[in-house]
Amino acid sequence: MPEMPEVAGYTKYFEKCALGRKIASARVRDARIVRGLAAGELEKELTGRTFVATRQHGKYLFAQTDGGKWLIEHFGMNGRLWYFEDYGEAPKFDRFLISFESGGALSYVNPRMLGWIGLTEDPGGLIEGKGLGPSALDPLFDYGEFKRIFSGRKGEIKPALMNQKLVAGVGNLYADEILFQTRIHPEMHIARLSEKQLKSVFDTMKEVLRTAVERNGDIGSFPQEYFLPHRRKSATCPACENELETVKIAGRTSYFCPRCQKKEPGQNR
DNA sequence: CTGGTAACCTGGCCGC
DNA sequence: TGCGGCCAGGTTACCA
Repeated sequence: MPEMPEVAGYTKYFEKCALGRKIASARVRDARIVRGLAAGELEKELTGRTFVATRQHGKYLFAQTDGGKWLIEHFGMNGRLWYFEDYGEAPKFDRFLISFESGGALSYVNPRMLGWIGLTEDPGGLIEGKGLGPSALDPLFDYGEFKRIFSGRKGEIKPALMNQKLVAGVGNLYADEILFQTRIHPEMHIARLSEKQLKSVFDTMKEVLRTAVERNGDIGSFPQEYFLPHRRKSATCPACENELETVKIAGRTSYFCPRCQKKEPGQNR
């Protein structure tokens, strides 16, 4: 599930149910999910601590304890958080469980085991080390910087939009939404985009992600003129009713409208 | 530098 | 009901 809007939702969720609460126990249910340190060390580091702050960068969630260190959570393709008070509500695929002294527990759920958790003293250092680009909705991330990152770059627009080293937070689904709204074919080469189109990609990215965050990533509640509610096999374009097509780009399925989204410059509406 | 591919994992769904 | 095959909203090592 998680692209940037979902992780924004998880961050709020984390704050609501974990911030300011003392950790009674932390249990790693599947050691493969932990990266960079032993599962036992992570458990020990968190037990008895209290969460004091959160931070989000792209698809990463960080949560700081009063010990100073930050818990890292990356959700992969299917990860999510689930808070419960009654053990009867414990979720399936619970990989990491934090129980609070005052009752209740927060589960890091991850069916496919893609994604990971860890610990760092410095989220900024981790972001830099991974070479992540600016977080997509960061207010300081403006068009000037976006243009600097994209102009002069070769290759197709869609893989670039999904490249976390350029911009952190956009994944396969939201890239499709952004390119549909800007009427740009996913295989369009960056070098062939006009300045106006590039600006439009940036503005649309911000607008789409803001809208998605507001609606907690719930695609069903998106405006009907949006692409994602229609993004499925044999569906039709919300703008022109043409049947949608798919193409594999960078190993992922891209949905697009062959009539609204053209590959050649000057053919876009 | 850029992109294609496969691999990492596991579950859900479709068709036979 | 069972099984094979395919797909899945991410990342990353490796190759061309």
